[in-house]
Amino acid sequence: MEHDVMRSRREKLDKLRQMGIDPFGRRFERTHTCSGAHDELRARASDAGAAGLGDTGSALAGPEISIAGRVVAIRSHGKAAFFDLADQSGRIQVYVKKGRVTPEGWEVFQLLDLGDVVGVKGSLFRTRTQEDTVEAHELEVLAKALRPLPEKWHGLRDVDSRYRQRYLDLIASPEVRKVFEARSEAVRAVRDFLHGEGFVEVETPVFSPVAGGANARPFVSHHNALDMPVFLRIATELHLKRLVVGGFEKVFELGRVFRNEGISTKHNPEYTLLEVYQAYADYGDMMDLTERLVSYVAERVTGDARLTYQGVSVDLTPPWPRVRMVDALGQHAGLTLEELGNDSQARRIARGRGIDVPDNATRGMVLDELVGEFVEPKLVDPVFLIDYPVEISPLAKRKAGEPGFVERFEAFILGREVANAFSELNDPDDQRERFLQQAAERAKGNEEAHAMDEDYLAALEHGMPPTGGLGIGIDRLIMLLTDSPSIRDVILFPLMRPIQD
RNA sequence: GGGCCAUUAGCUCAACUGGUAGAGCAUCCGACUCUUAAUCGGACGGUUUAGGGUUCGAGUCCCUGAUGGCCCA
Repeated sequence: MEHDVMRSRREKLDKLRQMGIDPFGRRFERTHTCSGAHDELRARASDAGAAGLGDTGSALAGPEISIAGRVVAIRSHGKAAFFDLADQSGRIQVYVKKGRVTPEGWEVFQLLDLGDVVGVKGSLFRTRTQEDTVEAHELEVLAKALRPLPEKWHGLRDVDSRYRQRYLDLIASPEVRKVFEARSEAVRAVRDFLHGEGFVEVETPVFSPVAGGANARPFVSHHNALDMPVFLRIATELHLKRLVVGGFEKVFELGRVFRNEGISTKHNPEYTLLEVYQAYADYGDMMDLTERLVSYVAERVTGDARLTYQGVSVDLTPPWPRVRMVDALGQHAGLTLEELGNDSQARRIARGRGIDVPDNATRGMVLDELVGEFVEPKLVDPVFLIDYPVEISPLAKRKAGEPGFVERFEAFILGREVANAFSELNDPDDQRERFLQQAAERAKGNEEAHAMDEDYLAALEHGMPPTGGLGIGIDRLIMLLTDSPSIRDVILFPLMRPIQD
């Protein structure tokens, strides 16, 4: 049983303590990382030149080095042994030989288990088989592992355990860390890009009395001292636009948002949303910004503005085509706006094509459904679908001369929405009407309809400059950049149900 | 929320139409002073996800629950 493994490790822990050794050590000064040690050895070898590498390394002699890391493999040979040490930079082999290491170090080695974190001081050499190696002269335990590592060859395969015990996933599969390093680089690239464009990064509240800025159900909590319900934000939009009213002309937030909805390969209840607002701009400016931002980030992360996801390659180099969503529907489904006619006729056409739409769906809602079904999956190369129905865009500015539509776009890559943006609605009276329409929606049972927000309306009544706004789901973008099939592969600790019996 | 699938030793996986639950790695003991998935000899390790049912007999068939995956909403 598991207990056997753990018991034996506990026994070794006790033995170490009996020897006066603390199995959970303290600060350890490293002169090299594992890959740094490889570099050092390579440098010494080239210095040694023709002096020869054939012997066990006298030509490579140099100052002692110290390294530290986790023991990931042990090959014991009686009075000598090799083990592999892994740190963040990579791995290197350590040679322990009785008589060459301190007596205490030899004892410590006898009590060593896979998974222990150790510090090693010793000299660099190459083995007969030319393997870079550190010959240990001193060996100390920095952290004894009381639980076993996952299987060394197959690693941790069980998806459930990988998400629940991400640390084991990271130990067993170094390429997992690569994904999250890429994520870090992507986020950094986003910031660099926007700072370079003169945007200011801000932080707005996670808790608020009203959750707005998107159509989604919020999480609800309660503040004890104020004795009031609070909602976790579903977007940062309304606070950021308040800042535009206040005079921030170029702002952005990389914020965690929370949506109380189902979990899938594309949905996690909390995720990172980038929102960008630029005063005196419109959705056309946001398209320019989007294509430059996304291609810049891709290039920073992957070294290439081209992208291969699950075997399909696309080129993100700007400019991306801009297609009216109704034209795209005509192109991919052979349907024109005129054919959709009024609300009821539109519903009939949708149902005739196998799309289930609610009885109170308007033509605009049906249009969005049809585009989602027949158009979006076909949008492989980057493209902007522009000019969306007003009913599904309560925060966007109406398009001049086209009453049912707003200046909004969504950007698609490989059939996935990667950006959503519009010219922001800055007419407070129109905004109030939109909210009232949403309230009516909500009254009909649509729990995702936008909430009324009087405080936001008051801000708009003070005058918000015409503004372009943009939202990009960072997690989904990272999925594309890291070729990850599930959003859970780019979230370190995705939400899981606790295990219970 | 619905459908399908999965869950077997610490880990990775076997076990044909119902017939004594196995292997590799890990662990423990022994051998071994240049190995690298080290090797060799031996040992330990199981409430087969949980509970119930059918049966002479259930990892296998049926029902219910748990957790996860995929597809759909």
